[in-house]
Amino acid sequence: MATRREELVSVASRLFAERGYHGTSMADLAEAMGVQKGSLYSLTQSKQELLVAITREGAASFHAALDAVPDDAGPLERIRLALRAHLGVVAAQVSAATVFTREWRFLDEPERSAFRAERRRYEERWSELLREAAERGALRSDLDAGAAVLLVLSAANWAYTWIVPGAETDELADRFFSILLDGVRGYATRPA
Amino acid sequence: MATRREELVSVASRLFAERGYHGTSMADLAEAMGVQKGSLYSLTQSKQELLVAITREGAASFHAALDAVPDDAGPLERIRLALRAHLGVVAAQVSAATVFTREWRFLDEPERSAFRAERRRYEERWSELLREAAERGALRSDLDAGAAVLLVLSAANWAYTWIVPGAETDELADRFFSILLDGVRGYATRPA
DNA sequence: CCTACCGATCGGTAGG
DNA sequence: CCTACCGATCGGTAGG
Repeated sequence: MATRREELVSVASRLFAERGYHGTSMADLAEAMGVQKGSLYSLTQSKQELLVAITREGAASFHAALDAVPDDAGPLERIRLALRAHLGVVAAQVSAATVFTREWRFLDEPERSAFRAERRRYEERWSELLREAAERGALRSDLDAGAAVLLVLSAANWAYTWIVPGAETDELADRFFSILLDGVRGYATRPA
Repeated sequence: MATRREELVSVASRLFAERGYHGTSMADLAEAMGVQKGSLYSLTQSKQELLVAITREGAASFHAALDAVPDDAGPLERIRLALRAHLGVVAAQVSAATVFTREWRFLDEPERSAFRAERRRYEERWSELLREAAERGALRSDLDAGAAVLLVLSAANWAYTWIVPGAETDELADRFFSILLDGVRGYATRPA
């Protein structure tokens, strides 16, 4: 049973994702909650505070998903599972993922800078996954690791625009992984 | 020598990209143009009309870039050049590319629907590039073409967030292409 | 959770 | 391109 506060954060998440932070008014949120505008201020200090709450929850979800990837899996397998984990979070919480990826820039300082740092930490974890695979010799030696990270993060960060809410994404994550691993030409799967 | 109208579209492009469409006021645009707010209405009918102009120009730029890819190049080579072309447009016009990719959803109907259709056409051209390559046997036969298109479009559409304005992007485009082609594992470049 | 209200700002217009 | 203004809406508050 969700509290009214949780309902408000959820509704704000949905409307911020649909209409944008600045395109959503407190009156819009009130209407969606079925109350008068002034009544919302017993559930939040401000509209901005809702954005802070949503972006923090988003960051926590993505980090938690990566945390669940087993340390003892192979380096390539860990990348595959991380991709599944990330897309899984997006599918489970499209609105929160959208606000996390697109609306965070409307955070006031100092939260905005703090968010950027947090986001960089998340991307660092992806770099680390690639770096480990490279160190263990699982990647080709002439690989541009920076380009590879950028490519996988592009796939991850663009996902909120096309993922169907609640859809199963593991298979698609595996297909992405397969292409990243062996490419679209795929000499690996053909006799030389 | 740019006209005042062109200056306004350029300024609007920059501010819409930085602050978002709803986060930018006519007063902001006036200040950046060095005039009073009311004076802008001799250069545009409305704020919305500026958004229409920017998104249309963006669409035209991306299509023109694809048009410049030679028909007689090989199917794989055409994909490489298309990637260069797309990233080149983003680098040359980051603001317009940002509005094109992120702010178009604030278009009023019927322009919003028209834009979506236009965008789908652009994505279809990418699908076509991949399809041709597949038909000519340049891609592995077990490839999920849908996933491959989604991956390359993710790289293209996320680019506005990290590309340095005016930077040279051909080399990076080629690195992306190389990873898409042969993967990060790269058995293709190793002896079997 | 409501009513009633605040000053500020919104996009846009009239008349020059 | 300016001044002066319009009604509507903004986020937020007071008092109950």
